[in-house]
Amino acid sequence: MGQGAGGGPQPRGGATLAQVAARVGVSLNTVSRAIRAPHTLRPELLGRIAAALDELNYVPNRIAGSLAGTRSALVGVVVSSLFHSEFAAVVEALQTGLLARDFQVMLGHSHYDPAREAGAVRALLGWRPAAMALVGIDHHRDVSRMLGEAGIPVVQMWDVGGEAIDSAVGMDHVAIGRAQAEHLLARGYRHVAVVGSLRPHDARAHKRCRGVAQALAAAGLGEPALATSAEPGDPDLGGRLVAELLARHPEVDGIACNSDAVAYGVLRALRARGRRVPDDVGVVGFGDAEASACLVPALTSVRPPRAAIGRLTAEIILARLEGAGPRQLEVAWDILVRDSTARGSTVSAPI
Amino acid sequence: MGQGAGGGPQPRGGATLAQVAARVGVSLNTVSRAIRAPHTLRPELLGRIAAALDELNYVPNRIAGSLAGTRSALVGVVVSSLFHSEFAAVVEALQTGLLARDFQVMLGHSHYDPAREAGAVRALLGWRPAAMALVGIDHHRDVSRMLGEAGIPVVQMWDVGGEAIDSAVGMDHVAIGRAQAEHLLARGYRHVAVVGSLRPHDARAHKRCRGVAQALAAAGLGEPALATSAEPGDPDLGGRLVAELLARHPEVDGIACNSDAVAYGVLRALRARGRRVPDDVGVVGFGDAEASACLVPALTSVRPPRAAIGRLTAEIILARLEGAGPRQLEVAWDILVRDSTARGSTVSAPI
DNA sequence: TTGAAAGCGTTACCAA
DNA sequence: TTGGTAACGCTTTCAA
Repeated sequence: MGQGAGGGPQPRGGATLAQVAARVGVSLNTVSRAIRAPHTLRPELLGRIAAALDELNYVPNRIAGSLAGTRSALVGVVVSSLFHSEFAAVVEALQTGLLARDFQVMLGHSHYDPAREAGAVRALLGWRPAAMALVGIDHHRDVSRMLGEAGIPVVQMWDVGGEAIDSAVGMDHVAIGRAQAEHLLARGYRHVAVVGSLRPHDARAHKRCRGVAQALAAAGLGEPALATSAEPGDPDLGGRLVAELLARHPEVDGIACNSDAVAYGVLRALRARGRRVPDDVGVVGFGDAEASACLVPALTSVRPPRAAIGRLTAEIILARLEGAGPRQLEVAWDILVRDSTARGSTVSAPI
Repeated sequence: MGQGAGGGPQPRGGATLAQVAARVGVSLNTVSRAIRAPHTLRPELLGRIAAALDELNYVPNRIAGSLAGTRSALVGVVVSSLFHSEFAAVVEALQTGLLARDFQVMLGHSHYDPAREAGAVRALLGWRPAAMALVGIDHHRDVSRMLGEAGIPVVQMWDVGGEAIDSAVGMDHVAIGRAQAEHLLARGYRHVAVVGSLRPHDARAHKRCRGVAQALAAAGLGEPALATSAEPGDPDLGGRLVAELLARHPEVDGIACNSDAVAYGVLRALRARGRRVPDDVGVVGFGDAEASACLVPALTSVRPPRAAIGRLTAEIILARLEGAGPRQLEVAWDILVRDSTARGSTVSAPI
């Protein structure tokens, strides 16, 4: 039940290498080597040291280790947001890859705001990470400068196509937008609109939007109708935007959404207005969220290879730390076609 | 484009306090005080130091600071999983509260496995955090021992009712399970079952399960039918479990799910089998995920106060660090009633 | 195979 | 109001 009211607990912070050494009767760095290079000790001594380490519950102080060593065992990661879990799977895969080599991930959030991103980068840099990973390829110039000056490997994730600071692993978001529109056109929808959250500095979302426009132009159609907002993309936003959209453009029969969460609200609002999906209107999302296959109708969506991006980022960081050169990778994605764009035919998601 | 192929980048790691001091022509710790206690310097000197700090792009080395200082500016946080985003909002709120006081959050994952949780706690403790927060109230004895010996504030989140190591902020999961069942019974469902992921060491899930049984017993009904699995809770699992459940217990007309993701699959599978929700079967979820209000029928679910739990955890940690005593808080939750349990009447979620 | 000693970049304390 | 100096707990030479 804690240490009673009043004074907070006294950090005791465990045994030190010196205490273990004293206990065994050897020098401090013999113990250090027992941990980092056991084979350089005679087995007998090693055994005694191991016993002492265990008895005293020794936990190496990574802070001291980082300060003394050539580099820290930290990797800084900046994502736009964990909350809407767009990047949770990326971070999880990245962390798994790094943890296997004993690197700890430190997370920062940009909240889709360049100034806050710069703040997060600065804060993370204070911990002298061995490398950094961040979402996006276009950054505030302070961010690029700080990262460049830090002289550590930097991997930009999720997007490609801009000027990479060092390395990059991501998708071509313009191509994704094109594919969303082309899919709708191929299914016979003609009046395509873009609906969703479009924050000023979310370059990926803007690129997807541009991709949609490109595909329409290529098909000899006009500009897409737009219903966007700088608010966070959630179902309620989707509902409000589509209501506004249909008021202005009743002819719209194909909707490319900027996220699945928005698409959920779009489907609900269309249903409430008596517009049938996919017969009257086709809807395609982005992100392939967990619920998308369970909606009615099931939502067609673009599936980003989240785990692969996280895994590759970890690989590049580790390789880079071993002296390999920077890399820029584009990863493939696909469209999961489900009922929300199944006009004419019936595409059923597996039960 | 990085530093060319071959050698990795050379960590340069920014200017040091000593370099800034040399530049200004003052001693190292005058600069240190310029940062931590500006009012103890004469304004003129302060100005010159500020200029040098800025020119050299000085970023304080938190590693060195933590080693030298009385305590580190880190808080370790262990969650079961970020992936299914159950805890993403909790972590986000916690981080926001801590960041305001310049504490950095370090994340670890237990993957619902006591051994991995112990590993995560040990790894985090290596960074000598000023405090720790973790999900759950029942832990591997190694975890309790390590945490106890660390002598730092510890907040256990999400659950209450066990023996807290220090402080706790959570919900009564037995009561939640009871409420799920009571809600179903109140709506006229009589044959209540529990469906979902039930990992051996997910104490919260087991408690909710027990709560359901308690409510049935109190109503003079028998044990709930169970369809559970140790696999992660996702829609596919829900679909498989409900198929199996209905084969064994065709009389079931009320289903309490252990998570909303599982409930999505349950709804889909019921629909595929021609069972109407809510007319034939009532379904209640847990977690109130983003899509739940957009399903057809919209899913009734228990909504945990995620942001409040994160915020309160931050508050307790900060207070504890200032010398306040440990606290154990139970937070309130509620049931969002939607269409999936609206038998007889029509409850509509707002569009 | 082991030990001694010099940092790493701060903070904290005491003296000036 | 400022400066000197000793930690902090480890890693990394270099010497024995």
